Amino acid sequence: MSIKHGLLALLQEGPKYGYQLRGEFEVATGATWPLNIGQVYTTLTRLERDNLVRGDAGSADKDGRSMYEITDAGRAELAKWFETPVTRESRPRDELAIKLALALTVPGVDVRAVVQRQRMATMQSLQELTRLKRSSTDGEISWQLVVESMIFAAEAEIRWLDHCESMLVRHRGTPRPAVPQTYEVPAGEQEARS
Amino acid sequence: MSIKHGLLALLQEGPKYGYQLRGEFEVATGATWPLNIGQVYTTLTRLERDNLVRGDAGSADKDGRSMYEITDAGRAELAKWFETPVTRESRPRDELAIKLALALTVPGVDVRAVVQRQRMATMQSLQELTRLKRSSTDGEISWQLVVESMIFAAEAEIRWLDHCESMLVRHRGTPRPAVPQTYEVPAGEQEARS
DNA sequence: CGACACATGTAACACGTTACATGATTTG
DNA sequence: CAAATCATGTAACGTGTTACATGTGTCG
Repeated sequence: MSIKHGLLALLQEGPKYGYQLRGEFEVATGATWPLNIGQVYTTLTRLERDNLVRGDAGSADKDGRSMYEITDAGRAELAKWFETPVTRESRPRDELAIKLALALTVPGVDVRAVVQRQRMATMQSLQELTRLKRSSTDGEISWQLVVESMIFAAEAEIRWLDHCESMLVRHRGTPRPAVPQTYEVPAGEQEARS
Repeated sequence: MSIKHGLLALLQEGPKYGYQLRGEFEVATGATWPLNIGQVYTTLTRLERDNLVRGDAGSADKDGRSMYEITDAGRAELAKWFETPVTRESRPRDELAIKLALALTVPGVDVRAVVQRQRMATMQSLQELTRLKRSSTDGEISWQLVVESMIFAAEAEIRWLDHCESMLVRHRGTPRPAVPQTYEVPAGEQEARS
């Protein structure tokens, strides 16, 4: 849904061709998620199939590049996209949350180690993001906001991981099915638990 | 990748059948993302195709339910999952960030309105999440941590939206650079409404 | 010339998701 | 009995993603 609408948005400025779309998309979003050129074409094909864009309507430009043009239906779809907020439900499942939840649920997983490895990794990418942000004072504003959205998310994730750890400490030995904790399970110690 | 590994994790406790997996998955993650039963079976089929689980190896249980069992390869894959942190790159594109970036990039979009609508929606889901968290003091701990991960994320999102708005104010009036060079811009077609 | 970037596409796959078909069992 | 729930699956679709085929143009 992101790329699809992103391309639509760019096409609202006027007809464009494949590589141009990739270029402008990456300028806008900061190449943070590099966009494979092949995907631009597959997405354009699907948009055309759904009548949201028209390919080669006025035919190719003078250099023979195929131009794509947004349709009225496309404009409507795009307007709807901008009008409708992104909801929790529309988001993909958070893999990290699931991983932690299941690490807590099934026996034989060193949850502390998972949390700590993750915190390490997240802190490192936070550092890289900060460096990235710093190295771009003048650049496009949209660029910068995208990086900052990741920074905010990474910070929140670290806070959450800390919170998880403190919950873990509080939880040690309290209820539930005695996960053999702290270190590697000695082989063959997994009691069947019911 | 989340569901796939989630099911693998549950299967490490021992052979289970479809509905059982859905139930335990939702107990662990809090039914925050309801898991369609059909998806359990499609995922199991694909896991079996990849030799990560074995279906009906010891054949069905006494009540005729088909049991699935994790294989050694599955256990290895699962261990790898728990060992490897979730990286920024492995995450899906953030639709909200893209939306904002493109709202800033293309003309004719009321960015302030987009931000404000989103803040409103996020605040509301934050409220619901808080209520949800409160109404579950005793429940499974993993349950609660998942809800809290969403709360942390929502809070970060609101902070980011505020940040965006203040950036907008600071940026207002600054002419947009950008816009391509390679191609002749078709006579002003972009209507500001939409 | 040969390497490389530009340019357009197609094929195929992974994952998530839903809708449907089918039957057994439970329960009001 | 009828409806609901449990239970297992299949088919098909949407989006994202990569690998490949193919050709043009440019430049050292």
